[in-house]
Amino acid sequence: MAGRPRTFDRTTAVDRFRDLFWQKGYAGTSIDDLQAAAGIQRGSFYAAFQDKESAYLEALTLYANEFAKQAEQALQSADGPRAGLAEFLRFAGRFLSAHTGMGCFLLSSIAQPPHLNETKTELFDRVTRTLRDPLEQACNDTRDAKQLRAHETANSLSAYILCQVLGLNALTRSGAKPAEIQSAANLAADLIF
Amino acid sequence: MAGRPRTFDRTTAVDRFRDLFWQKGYAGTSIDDLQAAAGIQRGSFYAAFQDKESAYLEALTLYANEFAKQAEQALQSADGPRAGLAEFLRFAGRFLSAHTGMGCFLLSSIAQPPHLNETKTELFDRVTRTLRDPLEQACNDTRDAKQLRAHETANSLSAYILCQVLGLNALTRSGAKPAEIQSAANLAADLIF
DNA sequence: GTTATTCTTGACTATTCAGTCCATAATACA
DNA sequence: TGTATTATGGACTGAATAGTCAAGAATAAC
Repeated sequence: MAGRPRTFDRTTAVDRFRDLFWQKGYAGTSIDDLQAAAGIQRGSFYAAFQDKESAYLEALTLYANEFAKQAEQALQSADGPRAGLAEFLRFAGRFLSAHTGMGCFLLSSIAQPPHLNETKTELFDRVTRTLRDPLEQACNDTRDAKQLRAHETANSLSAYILCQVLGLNALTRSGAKPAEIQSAANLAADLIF
Repeated sequence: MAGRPRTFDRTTAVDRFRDLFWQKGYAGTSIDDLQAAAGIQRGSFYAAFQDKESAYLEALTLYANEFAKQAEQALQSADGPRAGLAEFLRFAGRFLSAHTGMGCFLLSSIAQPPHLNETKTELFDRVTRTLRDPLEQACNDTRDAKQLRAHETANSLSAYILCQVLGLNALTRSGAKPAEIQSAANLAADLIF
């Protein structure tokens, strides 16, 4: 312990990485892009972040934790688990219509997982589970609270809800207007509740 | 009139291109991949297909026409426009659960449009409209047939349906099991009809 | 100060990519 | 048979890529 101190702030650098990976995806973002955004040079990047995959996973993990926290709040903000799912869809509509063109970094990553080294795929799966787990939990709770409808199971409902937000995210990234995103999300929420 | 004849079949080559772009996306497919799949060399590829973008658009156009034809059949196979939308969702569920991991080439292209030369983006948009147009038409028909429900408009319904299939496609590509895809699609169909 | 330690800079490597070019081969037509 | 025409093979270019490396700069501990 000693040595020359960093001339850049590591956490703000990760925030910049997040924005780049969010907008342009994993493959579409180059090390040069990351360097330029953080204002650092080649060696400093690799010394501080190991490699591109690690920088990506670090940025995604931070984002996922933050996003999942908001998602869980929405899930629990309503009266009962089924209403929570509807509230989650409304939250997704608000969130996505506020990020026109960009969508959600986590949902986009789930929809198009980057090709990572085998040693990192497990970590990637764990990150995506920060959203999928509370969603599945809410569907199980819906079942336990006897709020499933005809033909529904906890699994099919869970797949359906994930399908909704992945669809809303794709809609957003394909250039849909905020009003369209909102209305599709609200319609989805109305239909399940 | 004259000249050495082709040693490969152009249309089967385009079919191979389609399979590659379908599986690996536009950016993820290299000219080397295309050559190897079609069994041709550099010069032959560029002589026959102009460039990578043109090969992609040619393959996508063929696929889109075929897919849209099936989609329109589903839309019109039922009793009334709203039932047609439900039938379309069921068709999407069958189609996607039969293409685990790959999803639909057209839906994937809509969800992540490749970065094309400006002169080609209009053609790309036209191709995606082969699916979006009949979908919007069916939603307008639903409105005209007085089959909209509370809070629905032709536009919000249209955005919602497109959202469904984009979501199902993303679910498929992120590794969901056929049963999950089917059940999510059927649930979506049940909910709107 | 001196030294060990850590960070910074930027040149460097190796690989992959889309696209070009040209000499050669195979055909139709006269 | 000769000529115009088109296809083929494969080397080549130039740009972009992820990652390495070594020499030098800035600090803490002694």
